[in-house]
Amino acid sequence: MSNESHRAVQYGGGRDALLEATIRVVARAGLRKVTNRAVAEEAGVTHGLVSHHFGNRDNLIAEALRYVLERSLDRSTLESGTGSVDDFARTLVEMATGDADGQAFQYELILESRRRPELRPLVASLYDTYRDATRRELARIGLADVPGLDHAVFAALDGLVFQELADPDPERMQSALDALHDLLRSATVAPPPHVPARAARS
Amino acid sequence: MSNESHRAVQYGGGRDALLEATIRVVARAGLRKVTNRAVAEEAGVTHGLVSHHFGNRDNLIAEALRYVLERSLDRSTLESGTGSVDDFARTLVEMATGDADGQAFQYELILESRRRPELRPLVASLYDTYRDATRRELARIGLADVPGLDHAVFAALDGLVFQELADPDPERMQSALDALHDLLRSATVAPPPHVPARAARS
DNA sequence: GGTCAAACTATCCAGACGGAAAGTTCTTGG
DNA sequence: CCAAGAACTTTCCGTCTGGATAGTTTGACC
Repeated sequence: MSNESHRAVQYGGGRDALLEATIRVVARAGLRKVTNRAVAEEAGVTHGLVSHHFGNRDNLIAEALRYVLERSLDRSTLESGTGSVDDFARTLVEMATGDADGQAFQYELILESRRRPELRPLVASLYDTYRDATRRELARIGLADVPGLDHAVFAALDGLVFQELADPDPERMQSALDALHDLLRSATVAPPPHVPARAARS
Repeated sequence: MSNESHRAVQYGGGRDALLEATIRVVARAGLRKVTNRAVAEEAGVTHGLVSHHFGNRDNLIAEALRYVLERSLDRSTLESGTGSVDDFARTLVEMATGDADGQAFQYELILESRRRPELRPLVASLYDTYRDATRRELARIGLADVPGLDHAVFAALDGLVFQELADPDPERMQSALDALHDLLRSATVAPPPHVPARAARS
């Protein structure tokens, strides 16, 4: 149609536009500002489309989280694949600084999952994605079998990303990553004392 | 007055009641549910009292964060003081599991500070409290001078507390703390390679 | 060109909201 | 006992909300 160039959203693209708009509104203004009208305006449609596609506001938010999960599985953003702790740390920094909205959205929804059980499987899946990537990187640097290490390292990275969102300080983040890197390097040459004998031999 | 036993809040105690109610409502239902009426009901007063004491909703929330900070400075909950990594980890676990509402409230407000600059000094102060406590514990176990280590360790603890709130799994938390403990013990006997020569000598 | 279903818009309404202002109650001090 | 100020309640109102429903537009298919 000749007025197509005036339309903010291509016909039939309203649903995805609403999901992407939801992510931006959450990141920018928090869950409180996620109203049917605010999201519709951000998406360039009218607020009736929310009811049409999602039924209600809660479903919209849950679908937006699912949408983010699908996109993150496609991208494997956490994993550099080179076996280098430096590269791993660098992809992390890039993730935190390059997609602050996406990260902020995830943290808001993680907290929201405490009060909305239907979000918990999605949050668990999100965390599994990150923990699996952490495990694979640890395996590449020779630390596959240390119990709990994957959880400790992922928690450190998660904590750094969260703090960088809240109170950005790239130097602090870099020095923390350097220290973590050094701890892990120490651990590859002198494994922690309670590694099982079998693992120590191999 | 003979009807005093019927009053939920002692006369003159409305302000503190509203602040404590705000913390509970944030933790339980998120910032979206923090309305003048919801908080007043939780506090056992009427919603006009919010305007009277705080002027507006934003001030109420900021004052609630300040209130939490004052209470946490009084309690130094993160620090065991024994120099034992085990004790440090244990006080952390207790903090995360024993005051889930307080922790949840802090994380919600940390994210909110991204969009409300007036909260940032309060959040920075909160983080300083935690980082100082982490630094002192690291000093007690002989790791005072490793650059960035305090940030890495605090981030790991912060990440663990956050994940425990969102998706409680005490075994995972314990194994992560054990692994972190082992990494730090390794570091006390074989300091990381890039420690400055001066520090290595001393 | 017509039909039909999908996608979307416009309208409506009951209820909740923030906060201001007037009024009431309680406590303290003289 | 009274006055005054602090603390609190009640009332009001414009605005915003969620979501339902009727109506319109678009695109695919025959």
